[in-house]
Amino acid sequence: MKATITDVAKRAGVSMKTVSRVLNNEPNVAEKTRERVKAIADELRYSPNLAARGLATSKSYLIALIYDNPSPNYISHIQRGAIDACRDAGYHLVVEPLSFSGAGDHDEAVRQVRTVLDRLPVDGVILTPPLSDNDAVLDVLAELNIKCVRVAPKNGGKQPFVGMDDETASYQMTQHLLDQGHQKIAFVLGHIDHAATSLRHAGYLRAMSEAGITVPDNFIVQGDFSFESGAAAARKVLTLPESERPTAIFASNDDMAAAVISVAGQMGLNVPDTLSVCGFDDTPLARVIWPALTTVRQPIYKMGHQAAKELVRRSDEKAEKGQILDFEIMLRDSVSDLK
Amino acid sequence: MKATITDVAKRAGVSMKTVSRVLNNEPNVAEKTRERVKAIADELRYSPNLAARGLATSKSYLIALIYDNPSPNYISHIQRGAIDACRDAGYHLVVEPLSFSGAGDHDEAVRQVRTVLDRLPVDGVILTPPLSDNDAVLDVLAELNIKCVRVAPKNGGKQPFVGMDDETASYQMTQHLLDQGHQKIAFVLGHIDHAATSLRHAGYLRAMSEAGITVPDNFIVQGDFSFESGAAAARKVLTLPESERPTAIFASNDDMAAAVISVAGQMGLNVPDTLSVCGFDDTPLARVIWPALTTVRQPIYKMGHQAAKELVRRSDEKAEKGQILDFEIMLRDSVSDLK
DNA sequence: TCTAGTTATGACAGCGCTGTCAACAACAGA
DNA sequence: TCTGTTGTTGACAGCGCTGTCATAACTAGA
Repeated sequence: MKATITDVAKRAGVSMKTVSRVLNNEPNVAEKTRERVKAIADELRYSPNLAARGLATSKSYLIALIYDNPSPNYISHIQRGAIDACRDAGYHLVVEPLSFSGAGDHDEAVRQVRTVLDRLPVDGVILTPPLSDNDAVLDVLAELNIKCVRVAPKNGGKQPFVGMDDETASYQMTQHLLDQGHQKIAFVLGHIDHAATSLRHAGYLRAMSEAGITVPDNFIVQGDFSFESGAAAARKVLTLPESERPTAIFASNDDMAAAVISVAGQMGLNVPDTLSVCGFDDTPLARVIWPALTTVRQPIYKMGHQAAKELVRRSDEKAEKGQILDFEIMLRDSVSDLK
Repeated sequence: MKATITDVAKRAGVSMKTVSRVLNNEPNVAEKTRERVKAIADELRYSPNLAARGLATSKSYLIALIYDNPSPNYISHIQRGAIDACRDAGYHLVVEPLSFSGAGDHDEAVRQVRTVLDRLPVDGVILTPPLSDNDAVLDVLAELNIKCVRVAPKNGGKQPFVGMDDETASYQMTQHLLDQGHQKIAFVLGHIDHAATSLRHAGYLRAMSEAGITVPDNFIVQGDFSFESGAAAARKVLTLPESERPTAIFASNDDMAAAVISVAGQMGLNVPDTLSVCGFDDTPLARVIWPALTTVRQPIYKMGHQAAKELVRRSDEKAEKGQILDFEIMLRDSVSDLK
């Protein structure tokens, strides 16, 4: 049978409470006692019953990752980072995707978040985009008094967050294209609900404007982060008369960039010789398509890790208000040097 | 403050126990009482405290998904299916990847599984390949008396499982290639630790042998499911003298198939005109590369769903011993008709 | 009407742990 | 020696729920 705290206490000849103190690293236990108890706990392979502990402390040692973002790659990296951080602190991660509610349906999102949290009293919540900018959900969390960390939110707010500087990343990537001699650079926008969309757009515009280039309207095409939307955008831009056609297309994420490459292939345009393409995210896809995609590596794992770390932080450690993590420009084969 | 069972009981003028009976759908409650209690519970937005309930019943209402398979796509579909099944039954899913232990390191796997389950007394465990064939881990689970469902295991065993018929799928895909007039079909093997690897291999061989074709040794190349291994395999096969070169390559998964297409592209071989390629899994990748990949769609979501469903099954519902789910051959653009 | 059998309900203990608070030991300084 | 202070320990209640078992309220049949 599984050992309880009583077993350890008896064996060590102390009270349950003393054992409890040792296990929770509380002060005021004689060093000798502490060691003896520890040794016996190990020997008995004792580990506390989370339910009992939870009942007594009204903590659950559970963190929830709540999302409605369908990108498995993004989620799985966040998740992995979060789990690793949880594990270090004796926490566990429960994963709670919201069932599809037409994007932007705030009421439905709130209802679902409520249901989940009513049932499972987690100690903290990680919110990924676009949920991290859903004020209604944030209000519910505040009301239920549940700590939360937002991943890549649009704006600060009171809660802690982790993110990266999308604007600068996009700026630098555009700059790279300019450095290679490209001037006619089209841009495929992401999903309007995502904070990153406008930031990436802004970075691109800033680089172009600093280079003194006026971007024609038809060089900026709406997408929604999906492969299909990228393909549609590519068709729109690549069917322009040859003289007006861009020499490079910067897509707001890798899926759309892959679509651009695919469409270019179908149209007989060689990438990167005739058309350069770059993306954003550095999904596994980026290395797997041909030519391999020049893109921005987001610190997704690290965002998940830091988010969870903040949530499981013991109160004596210092809080992080907001963290901007580093990105990296991954130079691969999909961009040619025009010079 | 959050309502407790006592609040509901007082309000309804009954004992806690009666409320408890209603909430757990136990018999022997007058219909009138049952309805009144239900109404009041709703009104108070009451939901039971999982920790307390867990302490009293020694159940946790938690299911763990344990894996050491690094394929995010596979896991995310399993996960999604499992979560949906859990939610229907008031359960939650906690995700527990094993930290990298050189493949096949059974001791380390056992140690980690033990640690996880000592801390978190889950009610059931879902095991994905290759963990689903790790006898040492299965023994631990049996010893701890934790129910488990294995996903796509190699062989039956005593535990319930969900899976698909990899051999037949591979057979049918090979058959398709043969139907298109291909004779020189090479095959890229998967990771040796995975049960699917030998099954897919077997299906391929069966189709070839039934077609009366002798497969030359150098047409069967070892891979490990990774893109890189697929690329290496492709290089090996495609650098054969032209007369000995295959007209089609069947890779054991999509990543390796994508690698084959990529290498072919680099070598100036047109897919599908000069070389046909097909994969296995139908990852998102398959639709996103160009040409779109002909592949086998695995019922991954459904496997996760059924696995969890079996674990959260109330004891009065009938048990499923083992389930073989349907696959689907996805015909796309990477295979050409030679006739 | 009474009895036996059945259904409905509640009192209470206890799941394994931690918070509170009181008790006790050790030791310093007066 | 006594008092005060600090450090160490344990007794006990109680977190919110369910299992057990006793009891109360019915029902049907004689």
